[in-house]
Amino acid sequence: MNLPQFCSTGATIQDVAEKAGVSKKTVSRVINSEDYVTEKTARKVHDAIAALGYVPNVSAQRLASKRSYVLTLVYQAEEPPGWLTHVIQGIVQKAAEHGFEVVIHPSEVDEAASQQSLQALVMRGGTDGLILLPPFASDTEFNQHLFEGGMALASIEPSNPDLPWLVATITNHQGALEMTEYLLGLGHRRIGFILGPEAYSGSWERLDGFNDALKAAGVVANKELIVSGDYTFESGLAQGRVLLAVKPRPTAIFASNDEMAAGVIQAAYEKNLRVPDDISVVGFDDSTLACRLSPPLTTIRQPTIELAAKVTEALIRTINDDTQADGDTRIEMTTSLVVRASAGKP
Amino acid sequence: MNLPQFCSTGATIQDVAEKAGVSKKTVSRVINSEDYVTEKTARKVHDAIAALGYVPNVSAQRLASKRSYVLTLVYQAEEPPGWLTHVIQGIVQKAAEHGFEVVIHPSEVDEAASQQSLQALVMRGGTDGLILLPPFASDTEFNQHLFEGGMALASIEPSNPDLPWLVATITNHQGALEMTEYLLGLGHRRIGFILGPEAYSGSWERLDGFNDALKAAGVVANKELIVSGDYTFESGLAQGRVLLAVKPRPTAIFASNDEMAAGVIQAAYEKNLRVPDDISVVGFDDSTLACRLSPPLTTIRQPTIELAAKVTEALIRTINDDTQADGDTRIEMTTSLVVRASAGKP
DNA sequence: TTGTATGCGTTATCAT
DNA sequence: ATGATAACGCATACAA
Repeated sequence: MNLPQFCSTGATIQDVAEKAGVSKKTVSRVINSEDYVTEKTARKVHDAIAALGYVPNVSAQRLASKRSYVLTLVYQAEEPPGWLTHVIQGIVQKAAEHGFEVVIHPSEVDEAASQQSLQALVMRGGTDGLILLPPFASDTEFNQHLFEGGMALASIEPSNPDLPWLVATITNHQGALEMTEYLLGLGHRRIGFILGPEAYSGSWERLDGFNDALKAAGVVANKELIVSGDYTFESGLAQGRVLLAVKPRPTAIFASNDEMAAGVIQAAYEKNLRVPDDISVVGFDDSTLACRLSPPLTTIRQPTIELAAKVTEALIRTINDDTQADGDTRIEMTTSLVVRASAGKP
Repeated sequence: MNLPQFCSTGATIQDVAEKAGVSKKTVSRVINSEDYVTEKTARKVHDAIAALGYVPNVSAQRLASKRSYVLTLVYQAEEPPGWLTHVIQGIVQKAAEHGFEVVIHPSEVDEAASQQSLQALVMRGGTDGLILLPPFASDTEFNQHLFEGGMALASIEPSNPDLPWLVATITNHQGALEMTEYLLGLGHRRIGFILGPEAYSGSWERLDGFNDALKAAGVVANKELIVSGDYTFESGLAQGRVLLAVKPRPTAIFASNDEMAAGVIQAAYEKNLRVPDDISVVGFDDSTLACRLSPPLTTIRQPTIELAAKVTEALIRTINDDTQADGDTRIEMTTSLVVRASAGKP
């Protein structure tokens, strides 16, 4: 299976140059649409390219230009699939626009092998930029090392947004605030809250938004109604059971992401409680899961695709510019409330 | 940001050769662990590599070897996220084992741009093999063209499994048969069925399995209870509403994938019908969605990760062998029934 | 067992 | 505006 030109004709830039009666460099100029080429010459070259069915060899381009035109996405395999695919969609879309390929790199947090293979990829010049998802998005020694070495980095929703490289986040506080106000507006006063992973600053921002809304409404927060999850369905199920056992039972539960909200709904189902008649349940993210649940989940929409697209564009700009990202290394996208059917009056 | 050796020391094979006092070729031999190298020489080389922090440049390797060490996954963005991420997981796992990177290529079916960018990738020597998901996995002119050109191809669950290249499928017929027998065993006689896309042979295999089980049990299939969906949640919701309106109402609904089953559950919810007390609902795939639904979905498990891993391994073998895939170009994985809580006695 | 010379298909430099 | 020539960093054939 060593047929390099299985579909391409195998013509090289040299062939084109000869056919067009110009030098290789001139062909190269035309390909890369550089300046200083007569229209007439350009036409000759284009004709030759068409006649020969010439396609530039990407490996040669990469070697000569010292760039890979590859962006690598680093994430953990357990990431919620809906969110992940949206991230991928946004990245690939922008990457394609700029002639970049996207390489996928699911890693295991503790497994040295995957970290090592990433390092290998990076060190071998296999990628021009890294897009990091939690938990890899944070301020690790490895990332610092890469950044100082000049690698272009972008973190999406890092555990701590205070990084020297490109960071994309959403308005966690505002989103949680808005959702809580909505619940309050419905008449709820005893609202349970399930926290995300404690290592993520975004988890705390969401909790703060929740608490601030309560405070503004003069509602006393009940410590018993705030429990810790970790963004997984399982933790939502477990903590949902806990919250539903509290007496008197909360009238609403705000799970700080959709996966956990699905868990809460299941916990309610187990207890034969109707959502939203007996208990209101809301989430955060507006993942693909949200509208597939019954009832469809009221949640906070996170513009994931757009966010990913924006970061990618910024990252590519960083890569193309010789200048270090000066100025806007922070991207923040605003969330919005999506009212579906999982929350009602108490 | 043009620092090629941001982390690598920028040492080349030449530097290593000089430091070790050997030729470039010898270093190359050591790197690629070829035969005929004295242990002593190898040690010298390894020392030099370590001292210099040398890492082979991947672009140079690719250019010289005329191979990209890249596998490209072609799929449509709307693919169910759970299934897709599992496919990716399986592919990346095996790819990494063999030193291959995985490039992602979400395409729009009708959009010429994405097809073109794929063709470009392929023609420029940017990939050694293609893994095709529906609807791209089928017998298109483009794929034929690639195959005849010598490109290594693998299709996962193609619409028609009768392809000259590597094909991976699951036991659709057997799975649907088993599920129907389970439903029958529970006592159901009026069972609704929601068909997948009519263009997919897998859809018909599942329907055949369903019908064969009914026939074997001596149950007369009711035409009214068989409706057409397209594997999307929305179609499941729509056809679920249709089936639930049939008089007398079916006691169970077999949606031929989990997404559609989620739609049926929502349709039941809308009508205030309890699952499984009032109506049993089952799916097919055992996607990540299945256990997040309430009640957790009884379904047919499809070993997606293993399937993807197997195809990938076979594909890489095809790429590495100079021989065309002789013999096993077909991989079939067996499904299994997963009993959860969405089906009960009628 | 090791080395030499050459090729891979571009881009980059510096002339002209 | 265009071209000759040298990188780019490794692999490969063939010698030794």
